[in-house]
Amino acid sequence: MPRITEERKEARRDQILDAARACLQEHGLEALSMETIIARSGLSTGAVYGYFKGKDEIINAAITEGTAELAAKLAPIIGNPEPPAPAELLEQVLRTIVSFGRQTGGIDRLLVALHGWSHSQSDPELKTATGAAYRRLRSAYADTARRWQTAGTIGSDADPDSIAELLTSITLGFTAQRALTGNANPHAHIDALAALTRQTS
Amino acid sequence: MPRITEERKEARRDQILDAARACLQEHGLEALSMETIIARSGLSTGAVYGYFKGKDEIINAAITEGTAELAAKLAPIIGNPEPPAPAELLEQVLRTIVSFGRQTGGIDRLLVALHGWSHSQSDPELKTATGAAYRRLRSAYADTARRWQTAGTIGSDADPDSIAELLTSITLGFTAQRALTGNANPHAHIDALAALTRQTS
Amino acid sequence: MPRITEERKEARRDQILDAARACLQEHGLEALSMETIIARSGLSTGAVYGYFKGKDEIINAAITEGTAELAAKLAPIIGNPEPPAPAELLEQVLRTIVSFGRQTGGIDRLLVALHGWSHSQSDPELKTATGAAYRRLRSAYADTARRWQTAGTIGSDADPDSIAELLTSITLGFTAQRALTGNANPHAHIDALAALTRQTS
Amino acid sequence: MPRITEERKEARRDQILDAARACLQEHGLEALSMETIIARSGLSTGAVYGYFKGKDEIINAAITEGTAELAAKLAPIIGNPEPPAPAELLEQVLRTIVSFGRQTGGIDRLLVALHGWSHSQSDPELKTATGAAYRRLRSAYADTARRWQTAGTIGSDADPDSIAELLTSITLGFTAQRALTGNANPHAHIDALAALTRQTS
DNA sequence: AATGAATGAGACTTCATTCAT
DNA sequence: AATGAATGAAGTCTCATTCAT
Repeated sequence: MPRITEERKEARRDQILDAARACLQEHGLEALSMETIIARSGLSTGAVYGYFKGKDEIINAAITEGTAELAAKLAPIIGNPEPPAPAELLEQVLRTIVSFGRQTGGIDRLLVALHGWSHSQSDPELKTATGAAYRRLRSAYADTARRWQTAGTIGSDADPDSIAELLTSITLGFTAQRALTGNANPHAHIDALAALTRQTS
Repeated sequence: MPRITEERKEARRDQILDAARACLQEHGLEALSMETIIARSGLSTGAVYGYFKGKDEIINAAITEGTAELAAKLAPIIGNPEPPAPAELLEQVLRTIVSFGRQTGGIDRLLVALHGWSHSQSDPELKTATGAAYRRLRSAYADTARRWQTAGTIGSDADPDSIAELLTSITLGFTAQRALTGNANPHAHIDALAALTRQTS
Repeated sequence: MPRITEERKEARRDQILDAARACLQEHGLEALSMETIIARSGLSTGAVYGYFKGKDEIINAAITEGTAELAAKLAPIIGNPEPPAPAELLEQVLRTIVSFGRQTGGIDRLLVALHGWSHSQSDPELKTATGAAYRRLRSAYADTARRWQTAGTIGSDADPDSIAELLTSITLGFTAQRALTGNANPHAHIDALAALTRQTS
Repeated sequence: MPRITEERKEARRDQILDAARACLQEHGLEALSMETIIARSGLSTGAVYGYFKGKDEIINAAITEGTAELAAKLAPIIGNPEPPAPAELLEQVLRTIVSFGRQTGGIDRLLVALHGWSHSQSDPELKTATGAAYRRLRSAYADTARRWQTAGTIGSDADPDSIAELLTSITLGFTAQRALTGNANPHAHIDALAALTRQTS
């Protein structure tokens, strides 16, 4: 019989992870300090350590769960059993990414994703988790490519895995470009794809 | 007048930046320490501080100059006054990226790029430099798109800036995908582009 | 009136002190934590604080009561109104010490004694208690020495207090030697005393 | 070519160890803090960590080297190739211990020894070192016992190892008794040994 | 110019104790 | 009475940078 409800525990955990994400965005990986996270979370030092074993666990959870949330948002689109045309589908994906970035308060969760890409290079555990997440994304794209072939949207001689690779690059690259240059427009991407498509005609 | 000295100075600077990049790749932004960089550079503490004002300057230089090197490698391809067909050009770009990644000894300089993406979020100076670099890349792509239009390779109603955006996303996304999932193939990207191109026929 | 409650209270107290002694032996004074003691006692944090005011009180009680128990075991031997010959008496004392050390489960209570010697250096209250306990031991030995003189076992010109000092040193030293070197044999001590005794003959 | 002479390094090391011993005596094992040691050593935090890897290393060195110093003082007495009579030898030993205790400034190094006995219970490395040191002491006593037999001071049927055990107990016990009760007199021990010796006559 | 020992602010984490439930 | 989550002071240690030699 827990003295504290499971719900509240979950809420506190999220409170901490949100604080971590906010600090990550504000200070970056290098200058991220427990002190800041704790202050922002509104909990006491000891309380935070009751929910997480240490800094690494917090950072990894913040990143991993952030990635998982975005993946959950993209799942119904990319996993659609009757996918729309490539351009249409890509537009839905990119728009979802944009709206995900804007989500909560002052935190742009897409920027957190970039920190995750960096951090996962040197944290094996996170690398495994992150790698798996993006491979799942690619795999879902491959399934969709196969559905397009079945529906005759694209030629049957195309390689679904190659198409998945390209779409994954566009998805990740869109995110990076937004973070780095400050602007990247879903519609522009679609238009460009159509323009290149029309090139041979 | 002391010519050799000037050269040696340059060599020392590169020695330090290479050490920084190696450490960045091995330990990540978070655990990057001057001590490690200094040890790896083979110079003394004081010597390193003679070349750079501090840690930030080293990191920023390591990242900025890394980005600049890649940009220099891509310049003749993307800036080609008589660009080949989109697929051909993209293949050249992606292959260049792959070979850049493999470059020196144990260091994969593409991974350093990802750290740069993260670090630039919270370092205004670096953000400016990085943002400018990628906007230049995009701008070069736009010029190429215009050349394609002039040559009739793509329709004249297409928006060169949109095409540049898409190609930038693919370029960045290819890098990210390689770093995160461990594999991303230039040829697959080209094939996929062709397959999507053929979709309407 | 709630008699069982009173008994249970006593049992709980002992439970806590036993846990403290076990932890003391396992982790040492330096790394002894309430958390460990509480976990080992099987009680809740709050419950433990219901029995003792704090950590110091627990440690002091664990040590003091341990010393008292050993003293109680030695009392009939050293306080024997008709003491056997010195060698015989000493043998009884040392054997009692050995058996006391083996006593309960995994805890060697002699080792706890050594921790007490250390801790009492810096805890005035414990120092008083411990000092008094060992002075009582020495005093009992002095009484016995006087009985030996009365009985003619030793010369009447000997100083009972000096004899008590020597016997106290042997008693404490035997304990220390056992703890530190892992072996110290009661019989060896007796034999050696006899051998030195015979030296002048 | 070291920037700092080997001598000065050694001096600084001793400075730290002396500070550690002073703090150990003042606060005890439990409340011993790096902050206190550092403040007392007169060095900066970083400097101390340049000489020792951490707290444990300091404590162990302080204890081990303290024990070694006492052992060095006792060596010529106990290792005397022509040992005086047992009572005489023991008196020399105990007097040496007393004078060792009084040694430097405010620190009674004997009390440090008691902390070492306690600490070695839970630090395997220290336990090995301490155990070896006291076994060496016992072994030296055994050699002396054999010399006494050769010289006819004690009977040839006596067991040298048993005699060594007894003398070790007296040595350690004298130390403990001094620390715990505040007084233990070398001469009293000798007298008592003589008195017990005379008991059979 | 070069060295590398020293500095000390500040990082992460623990843990004795309290107190709302 | 009992519980155990929460508190936050205090502990250990790192590491960017300086400066005497």
